[in-house]
Amino acid sequence: MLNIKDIAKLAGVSPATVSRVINNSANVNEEKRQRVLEVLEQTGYKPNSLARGLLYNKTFTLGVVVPDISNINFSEFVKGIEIEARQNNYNIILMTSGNEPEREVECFEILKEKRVDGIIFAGTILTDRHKLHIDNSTIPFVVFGQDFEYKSLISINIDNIKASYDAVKYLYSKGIKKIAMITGPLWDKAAGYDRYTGFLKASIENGINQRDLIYKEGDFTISSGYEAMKKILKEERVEAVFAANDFMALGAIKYLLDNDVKVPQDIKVVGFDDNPIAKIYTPSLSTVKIDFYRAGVLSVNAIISCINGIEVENKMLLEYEIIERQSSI
Amino acid sequence: MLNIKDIAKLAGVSPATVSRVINNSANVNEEKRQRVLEVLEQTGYKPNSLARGLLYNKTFTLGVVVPDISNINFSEFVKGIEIEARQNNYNIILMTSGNEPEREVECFEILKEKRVDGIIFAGTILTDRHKLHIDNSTIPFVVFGQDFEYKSLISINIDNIKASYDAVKYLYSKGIKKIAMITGPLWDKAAGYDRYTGFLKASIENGINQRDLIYKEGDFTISSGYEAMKKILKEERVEAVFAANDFMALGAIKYLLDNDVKVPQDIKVVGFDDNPIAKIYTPSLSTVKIDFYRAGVLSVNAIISCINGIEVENKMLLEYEIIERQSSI
DNA sequence: TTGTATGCGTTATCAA
DNA sequence: TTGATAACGCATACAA
Repeated sequence: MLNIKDIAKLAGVSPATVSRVINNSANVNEEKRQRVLEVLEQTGYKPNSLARGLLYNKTFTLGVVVPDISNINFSEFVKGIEIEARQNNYNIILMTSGNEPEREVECFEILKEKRVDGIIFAGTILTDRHKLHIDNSTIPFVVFGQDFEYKSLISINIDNIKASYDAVKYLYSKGIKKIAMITGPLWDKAAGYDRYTGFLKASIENGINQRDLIYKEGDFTISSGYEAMKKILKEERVEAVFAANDFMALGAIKYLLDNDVKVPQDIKVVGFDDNPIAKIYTPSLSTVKIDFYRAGVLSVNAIISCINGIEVENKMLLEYEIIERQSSI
Repeated sequence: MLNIKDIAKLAGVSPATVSRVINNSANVNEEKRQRVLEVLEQTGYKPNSLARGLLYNKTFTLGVVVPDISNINFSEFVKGIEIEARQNNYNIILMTSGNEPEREVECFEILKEKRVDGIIFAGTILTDRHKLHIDNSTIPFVVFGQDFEYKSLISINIDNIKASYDAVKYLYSKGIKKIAMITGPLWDKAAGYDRYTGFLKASIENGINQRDLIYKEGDFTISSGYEAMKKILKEERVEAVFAANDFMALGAIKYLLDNDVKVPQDIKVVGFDDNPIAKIYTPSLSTVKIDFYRAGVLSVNAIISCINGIEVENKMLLEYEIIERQSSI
């Protein structure tokens, strides 16, 4: 591939002059500038960003670590990141961790080698090795989806407790008395425990005794929603079910329909996430909509500010919206 | 951030010795090696990949250009790419084009500046500017999803004609006589025109006159499937519908159910893609399953071979599978 | 076995 | 206005 010296030779000037033309530096003789531009055009020359990066100690590249890019939430998130990053002249190196902590740390190490200017990280846990890495690194970090409360780590979060609380309150406001929940794994603080906590809070506020709370733990899959619904119905006749994500909600609906329970006439169902399926399914699914695309945009803005040494809030909360559809009318 | 000289000083050796230790080069005094390793461990030093890249003219980075990462097909594709690339010590720079040709070319230019070792490109069209870029570039290209038949461009494709032909044949094999198709935009050669061609071929083989062919053009959205189904039913009472993707198939089903036409009893429906929704929907949707994850893996293998100067087939076809579900039983 | 010097491609500094 | 030179961090050829 051609370098700046080749261009200089072809244009009959020095490399410095070529560099000046490329970077729109003043003080270049107009005739020479034209000659250089012509050669640039003809050859399709592109400066080597490695050399530039080495010089400036800056790569205009962000590292992005997500558990699974084929999960619609994360692909929306990454879409927001990529588009916003590009607007700001940055590119992204995408890495997936499969939610394995060791792989996450491995990602950090690779990204450090690649000298990315910042890292956007979506994970579920913060081990000592994570912390060690963040401490030893001068690279700005933005964490999405979990409030790790670690030093001044910048984080962008969903207010899971409040969103879940609002969703349950919405059901109570329809005059329903008996609401069950299908939770995620409770060790997952954000999407598991916090969403359960919101349900707990709303229930207590509506006069339910904590020991009478009806809930089953699922693992965010459709089949776990199906099974949880089965267990709930065996124990008690509820009027509504709130699930910690849409997949489990759909699994629950499937079980209900399979057993001739009408949704929403007999039992109302509300999910969480606003997965594209929620809108399409029959009955369409009421849910809590989180704007992951926007989360991506905010993450990029935060990290770029951070890179440029601009102070930025280190805890940001994402808006959400309760969307009412057929499953809870 | 520390560099190799800093490490050398801390360990009391020369930078060259540190380099030798890092690269497991022979001929290093064991005691010094240990000393260096210790410093490396303590400092968490990582060599600057920009400097290395500059030296070797190699970045171990692949560029990936897809229309839209939030489309499940492409996110599966990218997932396969990322995982397989990592297995081979490569990382990926992900870029999205929104299917806009100018933005695609822009992506190529940026990736050239970043000196990626290869580019994996999923697009729908090959303009002169694309060609110019590919011609002027020494970077290996792998194209996914379209058979552009340009020079010796390596491409990985779905055999859309055959897959579509097989899907329609499958319907005929059930004794059905009147099959309509909802096509994609016919200017899109792969998912539009080719899938139509397969339908045409299978229909003619089953004694249909080409001018009696029933089909409506959609744009791959649910609503266009809904509208197309409406138009088809106005014109003719068909026994089955084949749609060029699952979304349009679901739109068609929605229209049928809304109008008290039973699926599959009255009309059978088959889609294309095996979108996750297909399995979940009621009735679950028969479809043509394409393994996009595998396409990603194949793309990476092809491009890495190419990078290493290993000869590789320049036309590869992806397997597919007709999946029978409730909508066509 | 070890260290010094060189070059990868670019830009900033300085001298002309 | 221009060009020669040094520097970014690394690995290697070569000298010791």
